[in-house]
Amino acid sequence: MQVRTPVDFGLMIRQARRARGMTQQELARAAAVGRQWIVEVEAGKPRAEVGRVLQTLAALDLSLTIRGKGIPELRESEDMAEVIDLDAVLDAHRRTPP
Amino acid sequence: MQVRTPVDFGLMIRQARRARGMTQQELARAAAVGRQWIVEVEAGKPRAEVGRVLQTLAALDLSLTIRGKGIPELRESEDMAEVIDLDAVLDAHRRTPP
DNA sequence: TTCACTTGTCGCCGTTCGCCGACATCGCCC
DNA sequence: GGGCGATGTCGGCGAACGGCGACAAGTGAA
Repeated sequence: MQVRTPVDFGLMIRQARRARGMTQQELARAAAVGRQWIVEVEAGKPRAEVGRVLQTLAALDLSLTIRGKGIPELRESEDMAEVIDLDAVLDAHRRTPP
Repeated sequence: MQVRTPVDFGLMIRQARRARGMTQQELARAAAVGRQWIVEVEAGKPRAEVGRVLQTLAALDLSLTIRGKGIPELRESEDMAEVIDLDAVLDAHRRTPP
């Protein structure tokens, strides 16, 4: 999804956190920030620090992509690692008859 | 390109700014921030405010996308507006025989 | 109901922000 | 050489940050 304002960050963080069944406290520990900070960021705080926001996105396993004229599509080795969807693999395994 | 740390933001902002032939001062005015702030952000300042970073990306016409489990691919009306590449249109026009 | 949990909101406090003016380096052109 | 613009760094300033503890409101299960 497109991120244009801090509110978008808040919505996505909250949505991803809930999709993972995490509480604000758990996410705060995982991202090494305070719980109140999570509260404010999910509300769209515009003056939150970028570093902590990126930490939080990483803790939620969310990826951020920047695009536009003058920006290369890929950084070297960015497409190297094969992405493995563990959930899908395990799900397929469970459906395998013994 | 993937953005994982504030340094990535700095690199992309600098790259896009130079690709547009803008000076730090011009970008600062366009993004409504101070010139020193541009200097620090391009150097990868981790505690810069997200709001200003987004303003700067907008001033450079860069788009930010967030992806991951639990995040919808599109927001309603996000794919409504047709994107027109003026450069490409004008380039094609110039190549048109009279 | 009572209890546990989650979320949001206070105040306090040391640290850091971002803007400003000024200055020092650069590289480049005349 | 001298001038000029772009970039980076310094100190000073008011304002806001983010962590902490504490509390209230809301929810759901026992």
